[in-house]
Amino acid sequence: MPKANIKDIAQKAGVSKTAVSFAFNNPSRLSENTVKHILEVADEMGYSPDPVARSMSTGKTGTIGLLLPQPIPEIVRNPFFPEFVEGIGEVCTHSGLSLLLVPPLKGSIRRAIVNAAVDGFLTLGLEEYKATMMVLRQRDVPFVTVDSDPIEGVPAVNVDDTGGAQKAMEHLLQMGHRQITILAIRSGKRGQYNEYVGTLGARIQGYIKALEPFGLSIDSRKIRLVECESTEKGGVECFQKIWNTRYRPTAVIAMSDIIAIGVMKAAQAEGVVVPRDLSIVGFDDIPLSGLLKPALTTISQPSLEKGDLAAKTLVRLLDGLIEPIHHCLPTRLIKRETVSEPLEEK
Amino acid sequence: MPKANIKDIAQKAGVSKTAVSFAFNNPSRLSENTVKHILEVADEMGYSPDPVARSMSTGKTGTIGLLLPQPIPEIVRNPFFPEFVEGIGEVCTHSGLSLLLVPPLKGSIRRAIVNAAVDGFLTLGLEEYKATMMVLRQRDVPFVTVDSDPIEGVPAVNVDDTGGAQKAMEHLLQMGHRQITILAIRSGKRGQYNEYVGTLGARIQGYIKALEPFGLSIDSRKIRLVECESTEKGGVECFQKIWNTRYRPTAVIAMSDIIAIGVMKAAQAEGVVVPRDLSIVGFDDIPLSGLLKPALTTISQPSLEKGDLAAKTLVRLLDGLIEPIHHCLPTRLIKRETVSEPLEEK
DNA sequence: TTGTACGCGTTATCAA
DNA sequence: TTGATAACGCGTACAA
Repeated sequence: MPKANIKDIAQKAGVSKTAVSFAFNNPSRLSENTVKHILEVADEMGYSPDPVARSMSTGKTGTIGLLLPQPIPEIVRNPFFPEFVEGIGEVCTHSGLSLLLVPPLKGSIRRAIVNAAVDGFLTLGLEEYKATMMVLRQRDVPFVTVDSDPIEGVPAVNVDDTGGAQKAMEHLLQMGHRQITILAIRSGKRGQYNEYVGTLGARIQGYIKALEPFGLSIDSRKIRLVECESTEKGGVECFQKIWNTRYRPTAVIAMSDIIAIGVMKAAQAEGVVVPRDLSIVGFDDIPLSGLLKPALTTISQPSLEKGDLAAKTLVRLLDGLIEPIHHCLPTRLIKRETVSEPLEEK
Repeated sequence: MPKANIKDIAQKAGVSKTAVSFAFNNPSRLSENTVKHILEVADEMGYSPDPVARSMSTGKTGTIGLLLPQPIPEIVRNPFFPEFVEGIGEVCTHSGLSLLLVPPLKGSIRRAIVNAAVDGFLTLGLEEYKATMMVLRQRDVPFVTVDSDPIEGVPAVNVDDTGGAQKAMEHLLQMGHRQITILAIRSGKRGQYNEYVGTLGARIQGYIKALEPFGLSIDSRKIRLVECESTEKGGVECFQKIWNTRYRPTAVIAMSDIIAIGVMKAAQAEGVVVPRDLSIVGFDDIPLSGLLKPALTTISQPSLEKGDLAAKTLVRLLDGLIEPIHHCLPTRLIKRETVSEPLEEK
């Protein structure tokens, strides 16, 4: 037998569909006895309102979507993802919402967007943000972007990537480093850093800003930019590339901690002493970074607050409130043990 | 203006609703020209089918739910959660599914179940599994349980918790330990270990099995059981409790790595040398455990495979296939550096 | 308390 | 072969 629906209950209980609906959602409009009777019948027949049909009528799903730029497995491997979701989760708890992880569908973010039954979206670090935002607009559902270049009129939550990157680079420069390799997260732009967008672009800007007063630029001979997959393995591979070269750097500045960690491990495996022979600074301050020996000097960003603020903003949007548009959370330099003065000036 | 619906497109394009629907879902039933025309009009008006209405008709949502026993923030703080979700995510990628995180709604798992618009559920470590499964059955949606006591006729994925716990305890016993404190994850059962269910219960069984041949039991004087919040802080607090007691143990066996890590840190802070003064063994083998100094001896469980297998099983269920019911994945002892022989036999 | 219209798209059936 | 008509799924809002 197919599952019971509202009509079945109404019949069995000898009342109307409306009465059954009220018994569940607005009991005060019915007499106590009727409610009790209806709920008994419903329970007996194992009935509860179909969530999809309900959403159809109410126009609400009780769900917010987290739009991901990559498949779920790749995303959850990001060490800062749990904290970010924790922040979102706090808002979900308070507001009684579920969280839908929305990866690209058959490779298409667009398809994913139009298919997701959600009341609103959070987007995370979208690359093709312009096209994607068009689709989101069409979909006519509130959304707030996280880690994307802010767009006029679209609520956004970002961290001060530029400032963080600048602080990291300044720290290296102030310690006396001049031969520095930047390890950028691989982007498909093949090192054309002026084409970087979003988080990458913002960080590059920060590096440039810091270099300027020292009369340096990314195009100087002493500064190099290498693209690197944002994994430990990527870092390991990059170390090989940069160490056996004529312009061996005295310091490496990575766009993510996980890259920095890969570099450090590879260096140590080769007998290179960090920071004496090579200074390293990362970005993100993932939980692991503080536990390493030596502990990683890095830029911390408030992932949890980022998730929390983004979700709060979305919830307010859902409630029809107009929101101050662009939020920017601070980053800060965490000086630990992987940066020292360079061994010798060249 | 409200968003366009299928009727608007049909009118504008001078065709029927049916044609519009076919243009999206079954283009081969229409002439190429018609399809092209309809899609143009749709694009122009920013139309795409409403996912909720679509689910209503098709009876599918394209979403599977992960039913959580606790609010999202608490769950994602679990160090093994990312790996578990990674496993699920792989299946999602292949099958074009989204993943809905379904925490209790206003404190009620039942409410969460009946409200979630999903094609099927994965449940994770449910405590009140009996009541919950009744609700799931009523909801008439396929589901597979993970980390719950297997129930007749319900597909389940588990790991060999009992075997793992047994191996951990045997290792300690074989090394010569006889004064052992078991740090159980707090359960609300206040130490009544015979009432433990699910993962906890299974692990306790393993400890008991290992103790028996040595003529020991949890009720022996030398063996103690202490309940502990499964956080690093919980471990720290427990160390205080167990160290300043008459029956100071020579070894601690924790039901989670994170507890073990807390104990280890607290011990080291007090100048207690691990493993010389105190041996420690954990459970889970979270990524951090291998990186500590000393590295934690523990039981590894295949979290990723667990998620993968559970999701695969659910997908087959969704496809109407009948499944072999109970899966049990192996656990294994990872001998590292936190277990040695006890200093002195008492 | 109830009857009825409604929301939106899909699909079986039917007509050209 | 191409397209239209109409029924359907399920619960909610509103007038009666």
